Amino acid sequence: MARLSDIIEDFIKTLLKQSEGELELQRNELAEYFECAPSQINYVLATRFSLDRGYYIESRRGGGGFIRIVQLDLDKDDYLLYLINERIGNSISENETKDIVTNIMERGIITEREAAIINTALEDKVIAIPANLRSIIRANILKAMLVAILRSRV
Amino acid sequence: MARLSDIIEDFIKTLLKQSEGELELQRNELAEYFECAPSQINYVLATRFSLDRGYYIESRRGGGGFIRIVQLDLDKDDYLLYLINERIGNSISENETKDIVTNIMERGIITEREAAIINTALEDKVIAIPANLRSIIRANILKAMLVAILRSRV
DNA sequence: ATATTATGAAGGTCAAAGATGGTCAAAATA
DNA sequence: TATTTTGACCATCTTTGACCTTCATAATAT
Repeated sequence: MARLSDIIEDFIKTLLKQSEGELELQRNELAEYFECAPSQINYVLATRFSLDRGYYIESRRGGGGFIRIVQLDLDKDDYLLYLINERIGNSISENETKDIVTNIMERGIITEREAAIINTALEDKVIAIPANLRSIIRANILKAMLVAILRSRV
Repeated sequence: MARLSDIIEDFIKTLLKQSEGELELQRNELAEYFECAPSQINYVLATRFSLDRGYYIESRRGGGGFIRIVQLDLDKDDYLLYLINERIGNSISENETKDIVTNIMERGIITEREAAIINTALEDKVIAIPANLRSIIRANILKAMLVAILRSRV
């Protein structure tokens, strides 16, 4: 018997195809449909619709809440994807960051102003926390910003 | 399952557009129209028409009472300076941040993509450090980015 | 005529209830 | 052992209702 998680994964992917890469769903509704625990939906999203696999998840709680799944526009040799999934890793310095940001600006991927915004945000003096933690948080933020750029390109 | 609050928000925004940014309404009348508790109108005003989102509310009780909603229109540079020097302070939440950033986008101070970059960078899940410290770092980063925007607007 | 006191007509506040989704670790299964 | 499934408990946003405050005006007292 096929795993439920795989079935849910396929189900969501079918819906995504029908809706051109962007989809909103209700966690409880889906869980009820598949007669599983609501948290299993989170499990499927975490394991099958991760950033590594090219998906982006947003959600909102409370009345009228939802989960939105966005399929990123993936091009296998996309430089941004390489940066997000390989180059940056979980820790990066201010200087490395500036090199990368300057580079994608020169490639015409971001504007000069966007580069300025990103660079300023990631300066050591701005992220005023202990150095070891800082490099980790900087990597997080940089990757998140690059994902935002990926998304807004579609 | 659209939220009633969102529907009321849209309704008010439509009225605001028709009346050039200033509008007077009766709380009970509106509540009756949408068949909801009058206090829900207050909820919508508090969450969707806050100062951070660029609106100002005045009201009067008693016979002939009213609620006046004014869409603020300030000088761009002045507003950025106000945000940097007064509003943000040394600590700010994710939601407040999003309200402010969305607001300056709607005012045309930043592009939609810049707003997406800034908002994503400042999400709780991205700045993965203890909550109290996180709000402080978020304020730092946001102010730094706004300064970058001010500087690049020459 | 003037001052004072109801009365009714607004709007305001706050906390509880309802509606979602999130997390984490234990249990089950492959 | 690694992955999947489940469930208890948590966080967040929305909706509702009971109770409070303010204002204009009509009624009443001086």
